[in-house]
Amino acid sequence: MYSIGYLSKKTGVKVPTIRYYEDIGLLSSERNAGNQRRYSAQGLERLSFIRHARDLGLSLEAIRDLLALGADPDAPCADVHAITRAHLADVQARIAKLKRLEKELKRIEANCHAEDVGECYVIEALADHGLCAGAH
Amino acid sequence: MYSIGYLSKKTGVKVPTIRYYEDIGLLSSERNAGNQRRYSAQGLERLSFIRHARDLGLSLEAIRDLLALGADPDAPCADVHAITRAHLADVQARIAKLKRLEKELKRIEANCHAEDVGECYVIEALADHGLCAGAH
DNA sequence: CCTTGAACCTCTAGTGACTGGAGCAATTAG
DNA sequence: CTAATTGCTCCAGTCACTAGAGGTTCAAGG
Repeated sequence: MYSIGYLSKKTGVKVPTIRYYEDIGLLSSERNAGNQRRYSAQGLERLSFIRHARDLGLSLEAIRDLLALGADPDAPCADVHAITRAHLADVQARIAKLKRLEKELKRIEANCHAEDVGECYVIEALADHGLCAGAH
Repeated sequence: MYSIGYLSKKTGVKVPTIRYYEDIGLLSSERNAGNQRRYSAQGLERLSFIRHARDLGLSLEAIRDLLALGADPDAPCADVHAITRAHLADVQARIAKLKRLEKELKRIEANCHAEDVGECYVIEALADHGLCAGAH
């Protein structure tokens, strides 16, 4: 049985975060005589799963669903893919949006050749959406 | 003088959000006899500025700084650019990270040819970081 | 002038995913 | 046995809103 600090070291998830995962029902633990959390190898595995899925940007809600699916070997694999594919679409949409922002920020930056705020194109552009090149 | 609802319609910022901006000191307003908010043309302009900067992804903290700079025509334009350039760098970093995620998610998806969760590669990959292609 | 309905007011609490601190209790190493 | 470390619970804060309850004011029509 592992302590919460050991799990933290092994997975890179901070101790308060592990407690938080327990609070919201993602992770469970036993307690020893002194009321301290003790985890099995399965607990460590489960936390690693959560950590990795978080690193990939999945929401805790999505992870909750994945964990439920993972617990049932006969569940259709397609259900898992539905979750990850939806996430992928979301990631792609965010990339697209950020790229538009990047372009617009660069354009605004490049248009300013002033010395002080009085003539700064950045300030003007922010005040007036009409000066924008593309939609955002 | 404009009402809060009018400002909301003109800028696309929701009424509670405008009140929130006032709470945190980004925007101020006068009050009429019945204690309702009344805005000048400057107020409308200021809110448009905030709205546009938010659309470009700037934080309210950054916007607060930009507004302070914008109020002083003799302030160095470079200070404005420092803020927007920092934001641009942040946007670019986020794009890079999301692209790594996109790649990894696609790879994991493509590697699974199973029917049910028992053999699903997605579940395996999430449980074991060692199966990952790149770092994330 | 009166009524109705829309718009407004304040205040509180909730979102997601944590993070940090206070003030204790338990464990572990020497 | 003692000191240092680790653990416990509970509460509050982050960011940028959003929603709801319960009440007030305003503008238009009759």
